[in-house]
Amino acid sequence: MNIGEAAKNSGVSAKMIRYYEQTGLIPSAGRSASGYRTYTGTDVQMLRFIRRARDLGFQVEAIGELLALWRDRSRQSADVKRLAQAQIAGLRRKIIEMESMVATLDHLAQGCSGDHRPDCPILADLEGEASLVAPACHSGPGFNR
Amino acid sequence: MNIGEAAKNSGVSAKMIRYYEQTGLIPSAGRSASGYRTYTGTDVQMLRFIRRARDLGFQVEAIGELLALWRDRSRQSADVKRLAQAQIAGLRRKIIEMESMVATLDHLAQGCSGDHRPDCPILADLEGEASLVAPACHSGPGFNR
DNA sequence: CTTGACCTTCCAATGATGGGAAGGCCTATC
DNA sequence: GATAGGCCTTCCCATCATTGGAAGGTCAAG
Repeated sequence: MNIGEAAKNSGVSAKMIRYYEQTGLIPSAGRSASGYRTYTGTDVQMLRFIRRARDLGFQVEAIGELLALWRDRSRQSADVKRLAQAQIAGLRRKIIEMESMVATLDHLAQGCSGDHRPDCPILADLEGEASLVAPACHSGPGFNR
Repeated sequence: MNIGEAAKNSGVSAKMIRYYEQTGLIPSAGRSASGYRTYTGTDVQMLRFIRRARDLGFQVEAIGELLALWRDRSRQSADVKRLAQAQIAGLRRKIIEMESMVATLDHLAQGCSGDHRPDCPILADLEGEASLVAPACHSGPGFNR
């Protein structure tokens, strides 16, 4: 099948298939007499593998390692698990980071009247009121820092 | 002060300061007789504003809007709040996406023996076993392919 | 034979950032 | 005054994954 059909069947765009070939993530596809790339069912399976891995947030470099393990019949599942766990750890790290942003923003937004008046604790905070993530909402005369 | 000192005082790299100027996020800095950019305390405050906004995950485009509101003394805090809430919503969306990835990966990794044997539910899933988040671990007649 | 859908390669842009080269400026020390 | 080295300038390139487009070749149907 041609690249367009392979794209449709795998969920990977033709552009990306060519890119993956160019960067060596996948081997060069066969070519028809007229120069068209040709793909087999196995090729499509590999592309689907890539797409699923991408959907799980793996970077292309990690996908290369996953593909190598996939092809290696004498692989050790421990190696696969390690990659998965590294991915989990990376995702969790980013999630925590973003949750902290959300907490800060939410706190600031709640303090913002959100009306026609110009006064706004969000801008005040960005301006450098110091407090990064006010520890708690103890109303007291506290003052962070 | 020169760009290096402004960078140190604001936490924004000199490279990025030039970039922000070039893209119009910040106005062109003054220049010394010899062509060096010069910065005032107000400029540094603006740079710090940008850095804090970046730390909260705002994209540069949104920071431009925040800066405009910051400078507009007749702004309405509702506009600022809207931007903050859009940012919160975007972050939450990404968090949910990543949490779903973590859930899938965690489930798969837990089903993986992680030893010297090659059999691995993670690879099996990527290969296209269909189940996105397999409901349960019915041991099944193993063997992939 | 023409049309339109497909394929090819090549180049460029995205967003935010870093790296580096080539050259000019500034200041301190000799 | 000369020199060193630290700062500044501009310009170009790279990242990462992806998309877009242009220019041109191929294929299948009408």
